[in-house]
Amino acid sequence: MTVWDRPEPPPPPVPLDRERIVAAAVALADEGGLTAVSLRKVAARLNAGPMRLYGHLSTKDELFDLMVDAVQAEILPDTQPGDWRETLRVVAHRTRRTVLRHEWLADLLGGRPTLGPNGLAVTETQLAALDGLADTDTVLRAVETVGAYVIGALRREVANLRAERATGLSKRDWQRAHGPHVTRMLATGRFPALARAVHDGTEVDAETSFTTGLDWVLDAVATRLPRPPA
Amino acid sequence: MTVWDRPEPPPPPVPLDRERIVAAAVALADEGGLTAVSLRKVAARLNAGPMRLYGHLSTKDELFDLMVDAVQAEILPDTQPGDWRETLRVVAHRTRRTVLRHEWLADLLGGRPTLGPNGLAVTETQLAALDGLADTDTVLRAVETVGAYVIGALRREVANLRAERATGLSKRDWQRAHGPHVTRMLATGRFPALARAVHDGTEVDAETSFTTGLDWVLDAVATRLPRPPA
DNA sequence: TCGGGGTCGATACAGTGTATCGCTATGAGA
DNA sequence: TCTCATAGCGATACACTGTATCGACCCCGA
Repeated sequence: MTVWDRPEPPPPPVPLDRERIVAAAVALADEGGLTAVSLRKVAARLNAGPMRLYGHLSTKDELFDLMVDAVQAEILPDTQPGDWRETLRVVAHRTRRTVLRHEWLADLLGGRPTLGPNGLAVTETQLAALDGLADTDTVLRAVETVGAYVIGALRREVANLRAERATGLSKRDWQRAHGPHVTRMLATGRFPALARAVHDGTEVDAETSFTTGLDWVLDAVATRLPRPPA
Repeated sequence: MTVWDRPEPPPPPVPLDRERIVAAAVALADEGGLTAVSLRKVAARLNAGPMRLYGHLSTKDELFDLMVDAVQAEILPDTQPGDWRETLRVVAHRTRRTVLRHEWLADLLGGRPTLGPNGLAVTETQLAALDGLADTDTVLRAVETVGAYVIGALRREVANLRAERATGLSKRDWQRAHGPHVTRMLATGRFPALARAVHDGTEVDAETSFTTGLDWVLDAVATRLPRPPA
């Protein structure tokens, strides 16, 4: 073997730490979705063999947890907003922006308890905003309810986004979009209310839809706060 | 080779159809979760090779869609309940029971648009219940909002259920349950409202929590219906 | 300089979804 | 009834997954 056919020396291995691993995983997921995240590919990005990761993680699910917590940092508001309602609204909208930036987050949100530092910080922000406005149990219920709505709404939004993308830029044409299947279904007459809704419904953009539902839920919360802020 | 060591003849292959395939997949998922569903195992249950399934499915995701639609049949109420509120409540509770019977459903719900016959039937039921009580857009918004809450709440409920199961029957001891990690976090003093909430909060069972939040959301919907039923 | 201990990561394994394509079994034509 | 073409089925193969194992290497103490 001469110098000429000696293979390129491998790049010097990067010293690993959780932060770097998670950053690489997030980058991969942003580019190709959750399924593009494999321990081999993450390790390859760091010029390492797969097993090196196991010094810092014990399982792939743990990596997912760390990824979720990492991007949850983007949810925390930079400045404390005004009243409780504004706080919950801002957190919800920042959650939405984060999910749209990292679509894979929709697949993970709500799938496991979020106990990382950033996840706890988000919860802390919400609880602090409602602190003193009602008894602890009501406050907890409020945060849970709003959180449930946000997760469900964002999952649906991303699901629709992907479906539209997959069937080729189809916006409101539900029917044509998802192939003749749905059209045929609606034509059977077994779903009259649904058919009418599809026919009469206005096309509303996802953000408005999200905001409207959120306001409804926030109204519901407001009703349960016995001590409105002065 | 003699007759004695001739291997057992394979059982006669079952004639396949979608229904049988989906039933086998659902059974596997009920027993071992979504990860226990592999095309090979599903096929094995039907005494078939893996590729036989591809005559009836084109991809594994399609199988998941069919599984979701299959169990959604359990959500449809047997008898039409009274007013719109009762209808939405019943559908929500039946959804919850279905998710608890098939925990894997929590992983799939909201992940893709539900366009199967049963999924459409569920939507139809909800829309029909609200038909005429408000303009189409408001009705759609109402169904979406309630649906988002239900999906989010059930995902969290199942996530907590699994976490409790994994850390060994730990109920409300969040802190001890998830190891010293959360305890340490709370002890840092960075999450005062959260610490207080964990300390003061009453233990409420999941069903009550679900029902309470649901009632809040239904109240919010009621506010937007201009024409209350006579 | 030698020996021992501890860690790191290459190799190996059991399993995945699915593309490919040789075989078989059927049906038509003579 | 015999022959041949064809169409579809499913065994085999492939690329890839997460992770257990364990041999090799390196560093430190003697």
